[in-house]
Amino acid sequence: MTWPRGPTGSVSGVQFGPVETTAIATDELEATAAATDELEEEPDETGATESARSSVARPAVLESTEPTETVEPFERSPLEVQPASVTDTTNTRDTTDPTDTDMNRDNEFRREHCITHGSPPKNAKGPKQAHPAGNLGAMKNAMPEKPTLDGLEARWDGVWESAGTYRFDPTATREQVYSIDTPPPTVSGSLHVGHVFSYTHTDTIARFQRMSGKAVFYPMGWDDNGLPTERRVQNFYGVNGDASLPYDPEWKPKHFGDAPKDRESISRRNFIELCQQLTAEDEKVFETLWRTLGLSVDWKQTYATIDERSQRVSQKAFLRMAARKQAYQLEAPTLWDIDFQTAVAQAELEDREQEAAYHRVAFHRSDGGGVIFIETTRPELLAACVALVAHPDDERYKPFFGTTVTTPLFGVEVPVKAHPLAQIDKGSGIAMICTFGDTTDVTWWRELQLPTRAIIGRNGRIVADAPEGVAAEPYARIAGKTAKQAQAEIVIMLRESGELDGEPRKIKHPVKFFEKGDRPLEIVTSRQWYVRTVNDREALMTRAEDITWHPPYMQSRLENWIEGLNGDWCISRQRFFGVPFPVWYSIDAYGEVNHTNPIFADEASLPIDPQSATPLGFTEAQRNQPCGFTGDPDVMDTWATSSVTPQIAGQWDEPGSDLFDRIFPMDLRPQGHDIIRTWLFTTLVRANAEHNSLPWNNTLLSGWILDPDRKKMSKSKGNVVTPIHMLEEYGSDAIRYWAACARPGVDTTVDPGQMKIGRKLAIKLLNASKFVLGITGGAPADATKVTEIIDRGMLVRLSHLVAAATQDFTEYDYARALERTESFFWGFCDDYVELVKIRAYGAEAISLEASLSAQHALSICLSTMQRLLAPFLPFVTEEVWSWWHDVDATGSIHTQPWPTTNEFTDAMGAVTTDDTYAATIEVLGSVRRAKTEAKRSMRWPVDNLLIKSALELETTLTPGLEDLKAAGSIAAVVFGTANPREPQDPEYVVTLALIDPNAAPPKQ
RNA sequence: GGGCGGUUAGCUCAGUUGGUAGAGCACCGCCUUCACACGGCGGGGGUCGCUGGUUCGAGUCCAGUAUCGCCCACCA
Repeated sequence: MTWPRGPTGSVSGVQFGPVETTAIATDELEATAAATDELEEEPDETGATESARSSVARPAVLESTEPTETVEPFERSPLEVQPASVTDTTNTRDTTDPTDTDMNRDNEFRREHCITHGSPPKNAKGPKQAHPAGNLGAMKNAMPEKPTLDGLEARWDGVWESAGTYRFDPTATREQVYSIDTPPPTVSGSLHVGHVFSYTHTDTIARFQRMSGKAVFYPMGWDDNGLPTERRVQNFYGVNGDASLPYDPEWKPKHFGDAPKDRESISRRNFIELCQQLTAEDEKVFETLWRTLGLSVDWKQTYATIDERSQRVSQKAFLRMAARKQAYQLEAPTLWDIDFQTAVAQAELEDREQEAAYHRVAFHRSDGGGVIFIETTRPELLAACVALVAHPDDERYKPFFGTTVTTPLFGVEVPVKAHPLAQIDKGSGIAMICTFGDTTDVTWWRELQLPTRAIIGRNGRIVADAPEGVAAEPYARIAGKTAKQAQAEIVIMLRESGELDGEPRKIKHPVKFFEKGDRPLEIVTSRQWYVRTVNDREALMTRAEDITWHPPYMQSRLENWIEGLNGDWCISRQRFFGVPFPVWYSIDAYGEVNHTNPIFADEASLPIDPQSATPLGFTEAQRNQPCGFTGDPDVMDTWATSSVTPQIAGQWDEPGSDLFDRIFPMDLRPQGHDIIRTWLFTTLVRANAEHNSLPWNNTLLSGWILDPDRKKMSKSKGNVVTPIHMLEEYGSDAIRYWAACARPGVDTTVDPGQMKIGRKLAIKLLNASKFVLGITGGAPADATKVTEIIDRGMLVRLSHLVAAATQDFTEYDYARALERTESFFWGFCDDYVELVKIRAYGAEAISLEASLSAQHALSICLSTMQRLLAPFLPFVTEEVWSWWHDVDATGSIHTQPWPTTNEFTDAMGAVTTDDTYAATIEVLGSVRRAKTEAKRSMRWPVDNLLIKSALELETTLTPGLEDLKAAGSIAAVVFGTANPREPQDPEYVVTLALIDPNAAPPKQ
C-alpha cells in the first residue's frame, strides 16, 4: 500500500478536529479499516447521542445553542434547528490548531475516514428531527415538512394579483420598457393545448425581461371580433343580424342554446350586444386558464377587439388611411363566400383538393370554318364566357387571334385572344374566359379589357336574368340553380346539342376556398373598401428584413407572401359583428347612392355606427331617403382591427395619454407561423403607413402542436387535448416545462413524458431547496465567506451558466436557456451537494471556514438556480424563494434581479477554473461506478482509493480531497503513476483497491 | 411550379465557428428509505435518409438525390 502523498495536517484550510471527539462505528472500521491500525475508541451506539454530537459542530446551530466566541455564522437569525438533545460539547471544537504533530499520518487519515463515513448520516438526520413545523414557522413562509406542488397555482396567482407583481409601470421611459404585442386569442374558439404552448414561450421571455429590470408591458386582448363569434351567437340565441333594422333597446333574447331553426332578425346593434354578452363569458374561461398557467400578464391592460377602444382605434386608423388615399373604395370582382355572403381577402384563402372533370366543348368559328375545342372544369359558366384565350406563341391558335367564335348553347359571339398566361400544355391549350371562374379570369378580363357577363349571384346561384345577348331559352334551364346543379344541366344540354366532345374526364385539382367556408369561392362584382399593399411591396420587404425573426428562416414566409401579392387588401365584410366603417353616402334625388364622395365621420366622434349615427348636415329622417344619406352597411375585416393591436393596447386613441409613445414600436410580436400572411403582414402594413416604422423589432414564431400521430391538432379532427386537464394532472410548471423545451418555430408533439420530466424537475427543486436551506438555515449568501477551491470551482461553472443562459434569453432562445439551467441543476444536486454536504454540516473535524464556505456557496447557487428557473417554473420557484425571503417585504422572486456574473466575482476570488471541482466529481463518478459494479451501496466504505494518473491529477485534486473522501466514504486516497505502456484512459485510472466484497453492509 | 424546414438511439429531441456521437423517456441491472422511491447510481443501444465532393478529419461545409411536412403560386 502506497503511503498517501497528500497534504499533511491541513488540506486547503480543512483542519482536522481533535481525536477525542471522533465518532467511530465499529463494524465499519472492521470492514474497511482492516489494513490500518486498531480502533482507538468505542462507538456510540445511540442514535440520539450521535445526532447530538454531530449536530453540535454544525455552525448553523451554534448561535442558538451556545453563544461561543468561535462561531457567528449568520448575520440574521437562522432557523431554530438545534436538537433537543444537544449537549454542551461545543467547545470541544478546535478551529485553530491542527496539532498533528503527535499523530502519524496513518492515524490521521483513518480517523478522518471514520468521521466522514460514520457521522454524516446522523448529521443529516439532525435538521429533520429538529425541524418541527412550529420551528419552521420562523421561516419567511413556512417550509413544509413534505413539500408538494399541489395548490401552488391558486395560492401564488392570488398573491401576485393582490401584490400587483406584474403591473406595468406607466412612468417608465421607452428605454426602460419591454413591450409585447400579445396575440389576442379568439375567445369563441375552443381552448386547446396550442394556446398553452405558445403563450408559455412568450411568458418566459416576459419574465426574463422583467427580472432583467425592464418595465414589461404585457397586455392581454380578446379577439371576439368576426365570424366565429357571429356564428356562435346565431346558433346560441337563434338570431340573425339585419343591418337595415333599427336598434331596439328593449329587445331581449328568447333562447339560450336551445334556439329553433327559423331565426329572428334583429338590428346590428342588438346583435353586437349579444356578441358582447357571449364573449364576456368566454373571456372569463380564458383568463382562468391563463392565470392557472401563470402568465405574467398585467390584467389591468386588457382589451377586446370589439370593445369601444378597439373600434375607435380601428376607425381612426381607417379615416387616416382614407385621408391618405391608402384606403379606397372600388366596385370590382371580389372573392366571395356564397354561404357567409361576404367578400374575403386573398390572405383568407386556402386551397382544397377537389374532384372535377374536364369537359371538352366545341366553339363554332364565326367564319364557318369549323370548331375550336376548349376544355373546362366549369361548363356551367358557358353563359358567362366573354372570350377564348391562347398563348401568343401557340402555333395552333395563332391563325385565330382576332377572329371570333360563337359560344355553344347560348350563341354569343366572343373574340379569340392571345395572352401569355395561357398555358400551351394545359387542356387543349386554349381556354374560355368567363366572368368570373377564377382569379386568372379576372386578370384576363382586366388586361384584355373584356366585357362582363356575370351569371353567378351572391348566393351562389345562377341569376334569374340572362346577360345581354345570351340566348334566353337555354339560359332559363339553369337560372336559379346552384353551380353544381347548373353544371349537370349544361352537360345534358351539350350532349343534346352534340357540342360535348366525348365524356368528361375526371380529375382532381386545387380549388380556392375561404378558410372558414364550406363551398368553393365564387368571384362576384361588388363594391368594397381596399387598402393599398401592392404598391408598397418594396417598402414592406425592407421592413420584413428589419425585423429580427425567431427563428430566422420564418422571414422567407413573409417575403414569399409579399412577392405573391396579387391585389390590394380587401378590408370590408358584409357581416354584422365587427367594426363599422365610419362612413355615410349621400343619396341623390333619384335615390341613387353616391359612392364617389363618401361622408367621413369626424375623428372626435368615434367610435360611431353609421347605422345609428347621423352625419353632420342631415337628420335621421333623411336616412335611406332620396336627397338623404345612407350608412355604410359593411364592417371591417377582423384583420383590419387586429392589425392595430399595438395601437389599441397602447391607447393610441387616448388624447392625453403618452402610453403609446412609451411602448411603441414594441419589442416583441409573438404569434403562430400560420398567420404570418394575415396578422403579421397587416400589422406591418399599418405601422409602415401610419407611423413610418416597424410595429415591433422582434417576432417570435411558435410551432404547431401535433398529436402523437404527428397530425396538426384541430377541433374538427377531434384530437384536441383539453389543457385544463393536463394542467391539473401534471401541474402548471410541468406543462410550462414541456412547452419551453420546444425551440421557437418547431412543431411539437403533445408529450406526457416531457410533462412528467417537468414535474420531476419542480419536485426536485422543492426537495433540493429544502435540503440546502436546512443546512444553511436560510441565511443570505455572503460571497466573501466562500474560500474553498472546490466551492469556487463550482461557482466558476455557475457563472458560465449564467452568462450563457442570459445570452440565450437575449436571443430569444428560451429553450436553450432552460436546457442549460436544468442540466446544471441536476449536476448541482447530484454532484456538488453530495460532495459538500458533510463539510457544510460541519462535522467536528471540519473547520468553520470550510463549512461556511460550502454553506455560502450553496446559498449562492440555490439563489441563482431559483432565479434562473423562475421564468419557466414560476410557481415552484416562488414557493421555494418564499421559504427564505420575505416576499411581502422584498417582493416576489419574479421581480428579483436576473443573476449576473458580477454576483460571483467576490466569491470566486482568484479562482478562474473549475478544474478541481470537475476532476473531483469525475473521480467521484468513477467511485460510484466501481461501487455499482461491485453491487454495493454508495455509502459502502472504501478503505483505499488508488488513482493512477498520467497527468498531474494529484495537484488538481488535492484541494477537494476531503470532500471526495467524505462523499465516497473513502478512508484514504493514494496516487500512483500510470504505466504509459498500458492502454488506459488518457487522464487517469481509478481503482477502488479495497472494497471487501465479502464484508457485511455498513450498519445503520 | 417557386420557397422553407425536418430526416441523429425503440420514442421525443439537442448537437453554436468541422476535431473520438449526446440528453430525457423507455429498457436492463444495482442501491432501499440518512432532502428527494414523485428517489439515487450505473449499463446496454446509433454505419447521424442516401450518393458524391472539399478536407489530415464531415452529423456539421458544398453539389445532387430520396422522403415527410409547411408556406406561396395565374389551379382553364
